[in-house]
Amino acid sequence: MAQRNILQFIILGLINERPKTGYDLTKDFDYAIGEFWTAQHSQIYPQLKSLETKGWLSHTEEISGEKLNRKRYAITTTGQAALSHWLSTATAHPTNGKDEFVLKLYFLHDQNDARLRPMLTAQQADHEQRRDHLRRQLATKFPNGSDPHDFGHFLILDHAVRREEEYCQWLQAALEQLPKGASK
Amino acid sequence: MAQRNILQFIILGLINERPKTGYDLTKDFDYAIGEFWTAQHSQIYPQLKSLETKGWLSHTEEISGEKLNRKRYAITTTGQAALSHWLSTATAHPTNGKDEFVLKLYFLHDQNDARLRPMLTAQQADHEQRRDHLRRQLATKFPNGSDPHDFGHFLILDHAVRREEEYCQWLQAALEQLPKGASK
DNA sequence: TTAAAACATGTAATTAATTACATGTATAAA
DNA sequence: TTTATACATGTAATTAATTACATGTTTTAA
Repeated sequence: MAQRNILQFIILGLINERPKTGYDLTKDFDYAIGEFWTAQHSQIYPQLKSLETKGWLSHTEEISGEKLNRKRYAITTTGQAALSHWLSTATAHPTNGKDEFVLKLYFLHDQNDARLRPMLTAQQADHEQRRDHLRRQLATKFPNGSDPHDFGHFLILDHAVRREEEYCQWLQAALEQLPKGASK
Repeated sequence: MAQRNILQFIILGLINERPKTGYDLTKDFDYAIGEFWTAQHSQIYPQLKSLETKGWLSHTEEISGEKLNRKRYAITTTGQAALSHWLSTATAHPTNGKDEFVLKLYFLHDQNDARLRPMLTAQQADHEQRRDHLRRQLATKFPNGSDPHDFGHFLILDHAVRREEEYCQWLQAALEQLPKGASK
């Protein structure tokens, strides 16, 4: 097995909140969730079918407007049991964490390499923008700090902000260690 | 294309340091590099072949002991050009960052959920151990702070330490926000 | 009214990555 | 001396994930 099909449980968890369409799920991955897991609709629709075959989901058809047919999936009791089991299973340390930029830096062994500064400043702009965006999201969604009834959402956003803050601080520290003068 | 075959450039970068065998490369991914990219030998050996076909690598055979044949790959000038081009190409924001644990937390919407505390403390133990291990590595490898001739290595380790520190701080903050008493 | 954007759902082709299969040799410690 | 560990290199099977292909409807704003 190349992995344990975590996506199915994420879909289960998202539908457990309330019945959803494939399109709804696709949007969920563009949102808070997307900071820690992504999936395209081409992965989602087949997965929904397979989850229904397993009996973990069931769907009802809705018509919107004249003819647009939409499938809304709901979790079954067996599905809830499967979700609950996944949630209470020990989670391995994240193995992923692939970051192309960090690898590029690694190969620039020399502190005097002329490419170092522009690379770092470009990434800094990107990550600072991301950080500010996430901060605004957190402040908008949770103006009074954590919400006891949407704690998971708060945690995920808080973590995303902290992660970007760390990234920015690290880039800043790296830039400060660069030799002052020109990069020969 | 499912991705841009970043692995080939990482292998190129690693071999650019000095000629290496497939086994050497496999070990590299267990080390500092492994915090930000992983690859198994089953991915590495085919990639070495394909890089040689491209003319970016060439190998010489070595005999160790009686008959053990080992292939040591070296980078060619075209390979160095390709590596250099990759290094100076703008890097997209990391899209990955998949973390199963964070998703599990997300689905535990309620701050009073009994599963929250044991999950967080288990992860805390894991990440604190990892953090301490990385701190020791950094202190051993770079006892006087950053080394100007191995700056990339310093940066990657420093980043790994900071990332784990952030993770631990986030987990700690989450635990502190949990209701004091029993989790009904 | 018309055009763009969002809603909506699928499949096909390709690549990336993991796990398992497969087979040895060299060295160091017990 | 024997046994465990590290060294060493591959392939096969499977799964995960991305990109591209494919087609349409509904709603909103210009």
